[in-house]
Amino acid sequence: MANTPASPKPQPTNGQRPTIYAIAELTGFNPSTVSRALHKPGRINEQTARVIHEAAASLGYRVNPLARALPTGRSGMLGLVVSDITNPVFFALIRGAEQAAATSNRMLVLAESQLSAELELERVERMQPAVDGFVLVASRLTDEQIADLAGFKPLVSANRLIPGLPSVLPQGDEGIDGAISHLATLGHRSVAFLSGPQGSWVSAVRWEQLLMTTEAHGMTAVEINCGTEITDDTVRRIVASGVTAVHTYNDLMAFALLRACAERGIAVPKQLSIIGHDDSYGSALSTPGMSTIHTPMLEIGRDSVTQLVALLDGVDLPEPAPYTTTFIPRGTTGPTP
Amino acid sequence: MANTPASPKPQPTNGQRPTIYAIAELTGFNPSTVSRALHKPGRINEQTARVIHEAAASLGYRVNPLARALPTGRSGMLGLVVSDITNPVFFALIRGAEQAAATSNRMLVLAESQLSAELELERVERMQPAVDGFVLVASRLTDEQIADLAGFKPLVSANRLIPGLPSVLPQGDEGIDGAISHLATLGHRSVAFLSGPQGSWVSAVRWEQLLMTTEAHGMTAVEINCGTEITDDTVRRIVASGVTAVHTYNDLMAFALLRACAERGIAVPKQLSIIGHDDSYGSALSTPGMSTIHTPMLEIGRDSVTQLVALLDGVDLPEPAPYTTTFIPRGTTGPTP
DNA sequence: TGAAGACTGGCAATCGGTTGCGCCAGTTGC
DNA sequence: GCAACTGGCGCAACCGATTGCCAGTCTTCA
Repeated sequence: MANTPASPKPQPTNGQRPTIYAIAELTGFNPSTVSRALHKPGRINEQTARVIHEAAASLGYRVNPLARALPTGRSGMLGLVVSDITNPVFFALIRGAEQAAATSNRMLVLAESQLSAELELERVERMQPAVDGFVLVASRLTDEQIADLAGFKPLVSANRLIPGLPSVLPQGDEGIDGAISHLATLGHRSVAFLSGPQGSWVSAVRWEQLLMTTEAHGMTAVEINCGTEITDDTVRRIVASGVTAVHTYNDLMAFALLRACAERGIAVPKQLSIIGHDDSYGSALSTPGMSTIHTPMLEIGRDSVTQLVALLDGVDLPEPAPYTTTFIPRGTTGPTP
Repeated sequence: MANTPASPKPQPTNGQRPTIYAIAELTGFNPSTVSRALHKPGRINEQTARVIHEAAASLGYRVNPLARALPTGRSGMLGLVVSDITNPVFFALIRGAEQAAATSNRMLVLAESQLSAELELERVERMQPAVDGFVLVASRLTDEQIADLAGFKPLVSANRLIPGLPSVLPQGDEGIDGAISHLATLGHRSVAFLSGPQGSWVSAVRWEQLLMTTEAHGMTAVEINCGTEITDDTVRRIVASGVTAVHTYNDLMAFALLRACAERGIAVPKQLSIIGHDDSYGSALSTPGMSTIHTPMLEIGRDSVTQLVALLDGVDLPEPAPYTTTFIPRGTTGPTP
């Protein structure tokens, strides 16, 4: 695009949005009447309301959510705090959340905690007075910290179970079950779990599930903690463990492992089978395609916000369908060597 | 995760954040003094300020951005409107924008226009009173509509050039130049351009660049308009055109084309070379790896917000380094049949 | 005919900060 | 010893909407 560069001109911030006072002046009614005509259907005489609506339209009036927020305590904004925007897992979640927010006519405020509990708390506290409630995705905070926060504003936890708080997360072990059965069928007897970041609740849960499932299948399982980085040492430990299959905390790590194997001449799936987690964007595109456990992130994002809105509106929501995970076999799993 | 389901409890919305009035009462100073002590360094006696700061800390005070926004007209929120959150191109951009927003201590309000100009206008107008300014990414609106919007609040356009407005977008044709040179070296003499959505500014620019570059290389070029969908008809038209290489509007379409070719037994790159655009997330993962033109989306997202903030703060920013695109050869380009 | 309601619409307080202006005390200058 | 100045802080208006309360008018029903 061979075009002119960015041009930071002084820019005209002149135009001012009209207020209800402008409409009041124009129509001769009191601002309170204008407010009611615009937002309390039936409260004001039909004809008066029409006049006011027309004036509002002609002036291009938009209600100022900030001004409204002061007396009502409702800003119409919802906070969404994710730990890491880079991670493609969250793309679907964010999209679902945005959809639900738009549906309920609210705005979505996005914040990233960059995988740090401290930063997460800071970001949440900062946005707290501005939003009506929020969704914490895979929070790094302690249960107590979260409970404290929930005392101020409604809060929904996505992808993590917080006792006593609405939590939207995958249930059941269909996914891991499918994965392990699949491995068993292919002759595997031993699996390693590459665990995720230190202190990750989800990682702990996934390891626990893997442990239980492998036990049920009479397979052995080891946890290898590499803190999301795939280093020489990680590969060495995998090889040393003698496992024939690796299940990773998420797809990102599975991709990294796939690459590391390619670099070191380890054939996948001939010599080692790899199973990722989440079926996040791109997992069908790799070579070979990533066998992974699908997690319905879009639905989780959508329903987290829907739950939050229901909470705010005092509406009772039907119990949402459980979010089941499913194993999706692709190219990174094969028979044992 | 075999755990208890979501539990929509009545949730305690009791706790209230303290206000400057609480601090005023606690310390015996006037609220105005508290306000100044907290936000006008030097304006208040040092010792008084310390007392107030301590009281604020002990009470867990957080300034309410909404209340502050009313008299000052500054909410500390920045709007980001993208056309399609699904599109991986924007992942990097959103991330960059969030980073820059966090750096300048502001919050990011995210909205999706779902590829509709009408919806885009609606979303922008709704969020306008709440934000200090915004970034429109690859806007579908007309130049006039955008100019109108810019009259109310500062606005930065990302990935689209709007005359008279700060626009952050890739410049130069290094990318397309590299791609065409690459094709020429491989013996290609004809290229098709699979154009993007109707009315897309970016698509038009990319086609124009392709045209100019192929002319310079003495190659032929045709535009095939398929409206982002790759159908039987699309493939038929590509084959009928007799081209040996296809450049697509973006990577998403390139992936779709790759898949369509695989389904129809067209070998890539043996029979047809494909070049995507943007080097968006996942383009290195496909089979074969996608040859594409890298666009520095993270930097564009980051700098769009930085520009906006500079505009708001009245700061003069040094001209940012141009955002050059680069051709990245991977597996989907090869010698002519 | 009169009283009790329904309808309408205005008044004014309120939300939580910000800020122009002015007062008071203490300091400085001559 | 008095005027001028300055630093520190309080007073009160203001941002734009919402809403409880009240008053006036019109219905309705006994």
